[in-house]
Amino acid sequence: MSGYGQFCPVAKAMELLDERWTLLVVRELLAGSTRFNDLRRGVPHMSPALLSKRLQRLERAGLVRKSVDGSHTAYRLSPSGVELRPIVEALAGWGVRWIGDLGQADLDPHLLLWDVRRTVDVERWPRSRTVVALRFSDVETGAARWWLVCHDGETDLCDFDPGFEVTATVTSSLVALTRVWRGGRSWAGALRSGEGGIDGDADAVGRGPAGIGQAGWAGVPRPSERELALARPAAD
Amino acid sequence: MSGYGQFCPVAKAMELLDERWTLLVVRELLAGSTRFNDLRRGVPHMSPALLSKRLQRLERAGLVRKSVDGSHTAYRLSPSGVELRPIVEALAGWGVRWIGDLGQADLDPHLLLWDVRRTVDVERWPRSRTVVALRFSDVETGAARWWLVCHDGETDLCDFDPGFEVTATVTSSLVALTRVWRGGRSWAGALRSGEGGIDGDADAVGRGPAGIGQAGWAGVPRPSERELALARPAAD
DNA sequence: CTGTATCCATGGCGATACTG
DNA sequence: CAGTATCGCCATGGATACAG
Repeated sequence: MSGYGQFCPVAKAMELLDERWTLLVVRELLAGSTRFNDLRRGVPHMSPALLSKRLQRLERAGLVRKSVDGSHTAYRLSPSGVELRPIVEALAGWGVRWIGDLGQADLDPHLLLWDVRRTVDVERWPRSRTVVALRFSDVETGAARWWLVCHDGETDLCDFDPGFEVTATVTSSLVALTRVWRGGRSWAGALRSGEGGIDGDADAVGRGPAGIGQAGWAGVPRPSERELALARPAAD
Repeated sequence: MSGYGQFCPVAKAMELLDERWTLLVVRELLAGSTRFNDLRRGVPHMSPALLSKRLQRLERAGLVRKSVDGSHTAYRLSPSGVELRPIVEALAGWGVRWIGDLGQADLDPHLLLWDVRRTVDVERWPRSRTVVALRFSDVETGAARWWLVCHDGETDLCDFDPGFEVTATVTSSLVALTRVWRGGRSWAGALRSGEGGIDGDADAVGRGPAGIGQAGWAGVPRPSERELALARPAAD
C-alpha cells in the first residue's frame, strides 16, 4: 500500500509528489529543460533509471507529455503540471527562508553553473561575443574552471577553454558564489571579504555576478535574526 | 545519504517535506489539532510510532514546538511551520483540481466526520443544543451512524447515540457526502439522485450539508472537461 | 492519554553496466 | 543521445505490544 487511504486532496497530491526526486524533476521541467540529458544535468545524483521511472510515472499521471520527433525526445509539462509552478516557487521561497544552512555536500559547481547559465542577463552584456571565465578557488581540478560564452543572445556553458578571448574572469570560492546566486549574500560583501574577485573588463559583464544573474527566489526576504531565533528548536 | 546533494532550496525543503506522512501531519497541525491523539484522528492509518518520529523530526527542524503542561502535551507550529500554510493550501487546490478520482479505499467515514466537525457553521445553527444524526447507507455497522452535537458554539462528534433529541437526520452514501463536502458535487444533486436525504427540521440545520459546511478548498474551480482531456495521459 | 520498543518484510533506490 | 537491465542492500515504515 503506497497510498494514504485518504480523500484529502493534500494526501492525494502527495501520493504522487512526495516520492523522492519527483518534485525536483518537475522543477527542472518548469525551468525549461525538455531533453532527458538536460534533465539529468539539472538533477544530478539521480540515476538515469530512476529519472526514466519518474518521467513515466508523471506521464501516466498526466502531468508530463512525452513527444518523440525522430531521434529527438522532449518532455513537457501538461496544464496540470504547469499548475505546480506556484507550489514549487512557494517551496523555493520557503526553503530559502528557513533552510539557509548549506552543508559542503550541498554545493555542486556543475549544478550551480547549469543554473547560472539560465539566469545570465544577456541584455546587459555586449552584443559581440562575450566570454566570462569562472574559477573556483576551492574546488578540485576538473570542476574548478568554467566558461560562459554569450553570443547572439545564446549562452553556452563550457567546462573546457573554448579558445575565445576572455572578457573578464571571476574568481570565487564555491560557497560564496552559491550564496550570492541564491541571494542572501551580496557580491560586494564577497569582494570585501576576499572570497570573490573579478579581473578584466568587469563593466562589460555587469560587474560579474550582477550580470550573471541570480536565482528567481533570490529576492525573497530572509527572516530576521529574531524570527530565526523563534523558529529554532527552542530551549523552551 | 538521504539528502539530495543540492543547494537548490526546493531540494532542501523536500529533504524534510517529502518524507511520507510529513505534510499530512503539518496539514493537521495547520487545521488546529495540537494533541497527539487528535493528530492521530486526523491522520488515520499512520502508526503512532511513525507519528512520534515525524513530530520529533519536525521539532528538530524547528517547524514544530512541543509544550508539556502537566500531563497535557501540545504540538504547535512555529513561525516557519505556519509559513507552510500557503503551500499546503496550494497543494489542496491542486489536488482537488487534478486528482478528482477517489477510490473506495480513499473513503473513510471517521476522517470525513473529523473534518466535517471543524467546518460546522455554528452561527447558522440554533443557539440551543442541536443534534444532527448522520447515517451512511453503504457503510458497515460500526461506522455508519454518527451524531454531531452542537452546543454553546462547540461541536462534538459522537459515534454513539448521545441520547439527546435529534434535530435532523441526514442520510447519504459515503461517497456522496464526501464529494459534497470536498466540493465539486452539490447536495442538491445528491438529493435528486437519491444518494442523499434529510429528515426532521432541515431548516434548523441549514438544510443539512449546507450547514455542515464544506472543505476550505471546496470552492476551487474544477478544470473543464476540455482542460481535463488535455491533461490526460494523452493519445498524442 | 501520550507515547516508546521491537521486529521484520518490502521495495525503493543507489550503483553499475550495457544497448539501440 | 536516450534510455534499459540487473542486482543487492538497507532504510522505511507497517504492525503489534507495551509503558509512564
